[in-house]
Amino acid sequence: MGRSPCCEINGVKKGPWTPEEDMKLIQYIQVHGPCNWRTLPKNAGLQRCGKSCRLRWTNYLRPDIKRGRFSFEEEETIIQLHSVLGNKWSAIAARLPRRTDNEIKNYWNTHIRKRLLRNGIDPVTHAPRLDHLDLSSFINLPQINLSNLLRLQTLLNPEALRLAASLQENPEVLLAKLQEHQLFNAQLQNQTPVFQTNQFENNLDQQIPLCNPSNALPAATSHSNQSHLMQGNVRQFSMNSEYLSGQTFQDTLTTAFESVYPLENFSYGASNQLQKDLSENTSFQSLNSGSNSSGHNFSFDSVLSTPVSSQYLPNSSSTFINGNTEDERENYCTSLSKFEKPESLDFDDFM
DNA sequence: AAACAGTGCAACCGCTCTGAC
DNA sequence: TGTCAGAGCGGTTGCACTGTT
Repeated sequence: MGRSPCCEINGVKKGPWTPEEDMKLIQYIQVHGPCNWRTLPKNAGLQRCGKSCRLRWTNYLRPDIKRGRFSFEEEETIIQLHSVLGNKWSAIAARLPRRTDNEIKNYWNTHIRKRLLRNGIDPVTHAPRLDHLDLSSFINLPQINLSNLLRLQTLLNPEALRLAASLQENPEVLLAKLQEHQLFNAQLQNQTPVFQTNQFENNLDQQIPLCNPSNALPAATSHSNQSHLMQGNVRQFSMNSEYLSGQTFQDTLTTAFESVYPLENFSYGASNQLQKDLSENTSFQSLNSGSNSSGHNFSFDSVLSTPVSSQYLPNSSSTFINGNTEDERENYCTSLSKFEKPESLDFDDFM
């Protein structure tokens, strides 16, 4: 028997949400909480289906959502988690505080995936693939740096290592070898040891503390040898918990709406006050103006930037937060091709 | 200036999972 | 045990924006 639709087809609005609809939804949830999505639209006076309301809330209006560009640490975390978990966006999102699975999925598909491909890395298997490598830039280098290629030793098969070694001695071989790369990649895909999702997932749950308010920080800090992967998360959560701890739920909801609709666009309230509060907060000042241990600056611009449909907001800056440029991230992804495994993952336990 | 192509992302779709009854 | 509603998930789409010709 087919399931009845969650909403009637007629009379239900689709498409981008308006500020008025968002306001209704937030106000309703402020009073009643996020429950019973089927009846919520009617009770809240919205011409939307419950599912649409739930998605809008969970992916956009929820107060504990961080908006804006992904930080360097977040991107690093996503890539490493994806190599273990695959396209399990919710599982990845559970380890990235204040990011939604939808946002991570979109960011992966529009940024990280393409960057990995350009750097010759298969975004599905995270194994090297010469047929996706941006060979034009590779060949145009005055001296092809094959030592990086040799550093792929973690996952490359012996054939790849022999190729890299021979190329280091005789770069002219490259073009000839490239003609064979289809065959090479066919072998590579079959031989390269690739993380098996079901193999690692349970161990990951045990070894990597989840970054949620109930357990993340103590658990994470108690594991002094946790990988760099999670250190970024812990730093971020520490920051997030400072942000949330001083606010009531309703305060948080209010500031969430104000961050969605900044003051310059709507006069819904104290967006400027929020920013003032942030700047006056000692911990925020130190975090915002300083650098973390990795030397990447945090910026609360990400929290307050462009979280609403673009037709309601002015253009956002194209610059990265944290001072990361596209080139820097490109280089970082190149370095990721070294395939360093997280220290917290003991491969012997899995094999 | 106009046309076109490429990009990014919010939102939707269809399916599965889970728990109540 | 089967049915159903609610919720969650991953894949896909539509469209506004941006860059290029």
